[in-house]
Amino acid sequence: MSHTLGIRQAQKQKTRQALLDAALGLLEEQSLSSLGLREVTRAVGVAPTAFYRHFRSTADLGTALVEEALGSLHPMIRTTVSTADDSGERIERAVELIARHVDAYPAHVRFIARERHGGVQPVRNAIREQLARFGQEVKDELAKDPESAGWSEDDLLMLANLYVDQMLITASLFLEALEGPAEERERVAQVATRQMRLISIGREHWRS
Amino acid sequence: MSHTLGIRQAQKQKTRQALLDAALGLLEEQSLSSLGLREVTRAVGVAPTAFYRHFRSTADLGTALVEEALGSLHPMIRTTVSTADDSGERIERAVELIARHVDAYPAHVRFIARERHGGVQPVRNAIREQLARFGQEVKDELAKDPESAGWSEDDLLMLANLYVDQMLITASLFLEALEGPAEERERVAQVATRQMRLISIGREHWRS
DNA sequence: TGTACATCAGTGAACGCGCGTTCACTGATGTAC
DNA sequence: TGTACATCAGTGAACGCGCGTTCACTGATGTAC
Repeated sequence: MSHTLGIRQAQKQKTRQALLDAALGLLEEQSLSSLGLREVTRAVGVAPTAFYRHFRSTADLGTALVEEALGSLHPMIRTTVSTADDSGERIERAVELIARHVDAYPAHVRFIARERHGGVQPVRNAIREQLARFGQEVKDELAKDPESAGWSEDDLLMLANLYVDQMLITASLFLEALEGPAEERERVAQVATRQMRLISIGREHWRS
Repeated sequence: MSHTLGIRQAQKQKTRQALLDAALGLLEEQSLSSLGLREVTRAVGVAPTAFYRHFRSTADLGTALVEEALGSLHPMIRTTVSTADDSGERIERAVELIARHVDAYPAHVRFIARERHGGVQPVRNAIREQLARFGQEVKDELAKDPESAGWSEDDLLMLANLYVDQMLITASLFLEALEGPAEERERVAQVATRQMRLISIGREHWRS
C-alpha cells in the first residue's frame, strides 16, 4: 500500500517546490549572491516570513537546487558512459544527450554553470562534491572498458575528469546557443563531438 | 619627450584604479551582480557620488576589470604557444606559467572564472570576446606548426579552443589549491600536464 | 609672470525604497481518548 | 464517531539599515591673454 502524505506535509512540500521553482526562474538573470528572500516569496505569492519554514537562507535554498539539478543525473551518466557500442557512436549519443538535457532543463544547467564558481561557498562546495562523484562514476565505467587495460587508477580519474569538464563546457555552449538559430546548435554539437573524439584518440594512444 | 599627465588627470586615474582594486578585493567573496557601488566607494574612502565620475554602474566597472584581467595576456599566450621546442616541455612550461599567473593575480583569475557565467550580461560578453580572441591567437600559432599540415581551419580552431578551455579549468583548480598545502598544487599541476599531454597525443593521431 | 575666468573631480545632504529578521498571531490539520 | 487539545505552515505588522541616485556645491587645476 502506498504511503500518502498528510495534507499538511503535502501542502508544505508544494510550497517548498514553488519556492525552488521561483528561485530558479529568478536566477536566470542574476547570481545567487544577489537573490533576495523577498523576491522569491513575492514571486510565489506567500509572505516573506514563510521562507523560513523551508530554508535558513538563500544559500541553503541554493544547495537544495544543486541536489535538484545534479542529483538525478548519476544513473543517466553511468549508462551513457558504460553502454558498449562503437566509440564514435557513443560520443555522438553523449553529445545528443547533453543537447536534450539542456533543452529540457536550461535553468538548471545555467544555475550550475553560474554557481560553480559563484560567490556562495556552500553552494560551490555542493557542486564540487557532485562533480567529483560524476568523475568517480565515469572512472568506474571506463575501468570496465577493455581499452583501459594497463591504466593506473590516477590516469583513469584524470581522463574521467577531462570528460566531465568537457561535458560541462558543452552544456554551457548549448545553453548560449539556445537563443540562437538551429544552425548554431548544430555547430556546437559538431565541435563538441570532434573535441570528444580527439580526446578519445588521445586515450587510444596513451602510454603511461 | 614623455607626455606627462596633468595633475588633475593623474589624480583621476589614481582614484579610478583605487575603485577597480577595491572592487576586485570585494569580489573575492561575492558576485558582481551583488556588488554595491557604496561598498566600493566606502572601501576606497571617497563619497558614493564620486563613483559616477568614473563608471556608469558596477556592470561598467566589471567590463573594465575584464580588460584589466585579460587584456595584457595576449602576447604572453602567443609566445607560450609558439615557442618551438619539445612538445612535452612546452606543456610543462604552459602549466607552470598558469600556476605563476594564478599566484601573482589570484583575484583577477577568480573574477574571470566567476563572471564568465555570472549574472551580468555585458561582463559575460566582454569575457566571451576576450576568450574568442585567445582561441583565434592560439589557432594562428598552431597553424604555423608543421604538425598542423593537412588540418582544416575549423579543426585547428576546435583544437585551439580545447586548449584555451583547458587552461581556464587548470587556472581555476590552481586557485582552489592556493589555500591548501603545496602538495595539492603539485597534484593539480601533474593532472593538468597529463590532460594536456593526452590532448596533444590526440592531436598527433588525428585524421580529419 | 600675473590675472581673470572656466573646468571638473570629489562632496555631502537628502530622497524614497526594498531588504532581512523578530514576533505574536491564526486557523486548518493531526492526535489521543 | 465525537470531543478536546496540540501542532505548525503561513500571516502581517514593525524594526532598523543600507541601497542607488539627484542635486547644488566647492575649491584645486587648467587656460587664455
